[in-house]
Amino acid sequence: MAAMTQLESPPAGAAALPEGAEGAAAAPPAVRPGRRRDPSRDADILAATLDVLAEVGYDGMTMDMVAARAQAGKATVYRRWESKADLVIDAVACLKSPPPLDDLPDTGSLRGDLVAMIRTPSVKDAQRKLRIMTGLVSLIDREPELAETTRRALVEPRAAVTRALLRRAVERGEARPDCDIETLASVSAAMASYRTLMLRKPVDREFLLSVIDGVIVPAAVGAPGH
Amino acid sequence: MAAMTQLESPPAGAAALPEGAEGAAAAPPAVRPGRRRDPSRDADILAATLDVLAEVGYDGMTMDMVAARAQAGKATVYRRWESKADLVIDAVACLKSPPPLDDLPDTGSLRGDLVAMIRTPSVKDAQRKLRIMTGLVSLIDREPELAETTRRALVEPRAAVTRALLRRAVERGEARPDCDIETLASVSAAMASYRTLMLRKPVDREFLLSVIDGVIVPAAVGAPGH
Amino acid sequence: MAAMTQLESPPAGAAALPEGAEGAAAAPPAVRPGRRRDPSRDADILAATLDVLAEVGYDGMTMDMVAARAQAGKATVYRRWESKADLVIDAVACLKSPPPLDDLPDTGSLRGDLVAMIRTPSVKDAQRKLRIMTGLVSLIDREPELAETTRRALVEPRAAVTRALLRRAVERGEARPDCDIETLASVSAAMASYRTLMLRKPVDREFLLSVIDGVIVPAAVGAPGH
Amino acid sequence: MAAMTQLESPPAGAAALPEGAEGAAAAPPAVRPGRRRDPSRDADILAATLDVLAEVGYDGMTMDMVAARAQAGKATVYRRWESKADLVIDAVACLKSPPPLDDLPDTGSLRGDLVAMIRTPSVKDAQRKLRIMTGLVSLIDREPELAETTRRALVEPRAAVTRALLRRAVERGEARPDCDIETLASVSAAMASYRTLMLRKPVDREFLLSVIDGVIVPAAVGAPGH
DNA sequence: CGATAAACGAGACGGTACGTCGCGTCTTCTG
DNA sequence: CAGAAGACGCGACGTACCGTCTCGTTTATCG
Repeated sequence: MAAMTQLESPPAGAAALPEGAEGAAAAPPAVRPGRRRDPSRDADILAATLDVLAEVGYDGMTMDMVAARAQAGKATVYRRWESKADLVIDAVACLKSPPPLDDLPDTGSLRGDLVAMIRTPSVKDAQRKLRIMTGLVSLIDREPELAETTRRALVEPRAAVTRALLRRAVERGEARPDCDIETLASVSAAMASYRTLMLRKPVDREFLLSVIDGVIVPAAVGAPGH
Repeated sequence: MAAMTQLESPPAGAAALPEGAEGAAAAPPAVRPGRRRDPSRDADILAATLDVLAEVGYDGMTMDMVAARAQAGKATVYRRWESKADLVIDAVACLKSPPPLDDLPDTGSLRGDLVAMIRTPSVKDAQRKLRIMTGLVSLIDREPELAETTRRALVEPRAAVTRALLRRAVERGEARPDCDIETLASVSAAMASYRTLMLRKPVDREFLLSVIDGVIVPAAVGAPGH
Repeated sequence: MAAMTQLESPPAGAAALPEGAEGAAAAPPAVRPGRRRDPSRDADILAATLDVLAEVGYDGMTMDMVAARAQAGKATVYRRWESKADLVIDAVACLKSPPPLDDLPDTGSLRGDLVAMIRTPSVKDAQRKLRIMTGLVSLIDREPELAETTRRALVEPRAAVTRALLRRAVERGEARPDCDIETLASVSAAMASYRTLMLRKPVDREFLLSVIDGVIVPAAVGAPGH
Repeated sequence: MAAMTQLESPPAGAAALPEGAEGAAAAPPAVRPGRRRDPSRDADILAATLDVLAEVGYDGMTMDMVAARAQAGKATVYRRWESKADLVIDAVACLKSPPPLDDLPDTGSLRGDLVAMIRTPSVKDAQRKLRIMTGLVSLIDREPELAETTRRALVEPRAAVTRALLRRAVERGEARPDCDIETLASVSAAMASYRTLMLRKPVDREFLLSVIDGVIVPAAVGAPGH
């Protein structure tokens, strides 16, 4: 729940109506009458969704469960999201980890930079996220949008950082100038998701170090990572 | 459908479970009276399962759909598999590509060996498999067994080959003696599944080459792959 | 709508209940601050209620429909009536036909008197009322109060007149002195409602004449009505 | 429940499909494959419906309640009846009282015949029926079919008997030859339903006697009933 | 060769979640 | 404050799917 407080304006969600032509020049900014949607309900519902998701997984999760836990009516949920899948997609988008610091501390070596990227969140939090993500894999097939959302929210930020670090290493003369930055940048994410889904093992520091030292650094630099 | 002909005796599946009392030394060979199970139904049902799976994905697939397409009754299906998940797991196990040739042609270089591993099945067949695999991801969370099955059937064989090739390259003096064979061997599978699930792009020859040339070979050999 | 013009101050309805504290002798005449209730809304809402009721029946009728048709907010409706049932009860009470003339023209015979009671409103109006009344039957079970209201508003006045006419006929020597005035007075209402609800036929002049001539007059007088 | 045992073949219900053209001369009697509908479920569900209806009325009744009490799934209910209304209509049709004996005992007088018609079922049973009927009035408006069903099942049989008795009285010379048999035959039903719905009083022996002695007999015979 | 018993196609059954809709309340903004 | 607009909590509706069961039929083995 606490993890939710940071999202004041959650992903637009299903709010985007297919209204089509906005119409005459009249009064687009004319304040719409009626009670406004309570934005706090969005956050409550999303938080409840993540809670339930972490507890029973996607298939075990019931819309009534979510509504009940959020102290909301089902109609309130469905007013915001068209379906269970939509709701979960948005909820996951809220898991967005705080973006990797843009001020990348230059440790002087590619390995040092990459290791510095490894954040060790609270174990409990990490397990929760993992539980959610695996429980949510069910959806990736049905909702292509989810793959995109997840990628953008969870994967791309870190990949972007890796790309930057690799570029810096090349400029620094540490990495080979012809190294395939694009491919290498996605190795971490690929290995992590593979480990999570197929191997069902935690993506811990040790594992990430073995990816850095066994794959990325040697591939980029041409020498063992350690 | 044609892909099915090879499996005359599909994985035993859950059919063995509900036997009940089997023990009494009395008459195991005593042929039970009554009609015998028609073995051809297994193959038909599995084929129908794969077809439906490829068309509508795991969650869109209905047991009635499968039964209808296989011209079978639901009881006939449930007599052989305990649940939808069980059925799908077995069906997927039938996708097992013929194991990578054990006689690994030694091309003289790690890159050559790895490239030789790339088989190019018909595009249509590959897309079908891809569709099935993504549609099946829904299950990985619910059925840990499936992850294991899939890994063993589809992933491990190729990983084992890669391991062997890497070892050979080390012995040959081409690859660094300290290279992390274990981790590198799983890179292909990880990158492929990531591309399939998250990026929803085909795992084509070009992509596999970029993994070989951009990651594995440079990481192992310490020099660009090409 | 036109039928509505006569009711400027409709039955107080349940509006009196939710007032809360009213008591304190302090300042009953002290004009409360704030905007005064717009009395014209009452009539509009009641009219809309009858319209909708006539079109779709009680169960088909929605509070939103009523509010929308009356160009009113739901709160405005609920500020005046506690519930859908309350609203409908009041609306129906407005259908009250002007009470049968108290100056009963003495035609000289029971039959003449009874026939004189038959008013023939416009056919369209009668059908509308009929539609409303049947649509309102849904409520009789849930709201015992409604039965009473309806009886008092629509039935009793005519029954009272019939009673009076019967008494006059007895005094006049036309009717048997021992005739069961009480029971006979309710025959008309019973036959009319039965015809409306169960037979779904209009209560037209012909039907009323057959009740007068086939039942009431012969039962009271001991001779055929005509 | 016990009241249900007599109905082996309940009203056809929703079983009547709109199949249209039956098709080629082929095999109309060809046995339809698949499990047959369990007829006992019909009876169980109808009985449960009447029970619930008697306890909480039409609006209080829930399809889940009915299904649960009948130990049935909702699908089983909806396979047989299209809607809650349909179900209730059929259930009510099962209340059909055992048809008035066709061998009408000729008591020698119209009054005697009519009084002999009054059956006094167990008080509890009568109250149950009354509760059901009033709870069901909600439907008469929405489902014109219900009015017809009710009339045929509950009203018409008795009316037919009354008609016959009146005819006999005319033949016997007891009743006036020009009495309006048709109208008089519906007086009982009309008075009873009016008393039930509007007056909410029980249709007991005393009441029925007052109808016979105060209305029917005097109207038909031209003399007080007693 | 007839009896027996299991497997089969078809589909009804009990259960449970889904997504919709209505009621009566609450909240926002305007007069 | 009243009024229009509409979001909210609640709960019933009718649908769809799962996994089981029951039909009547077909197919094998046994007596």
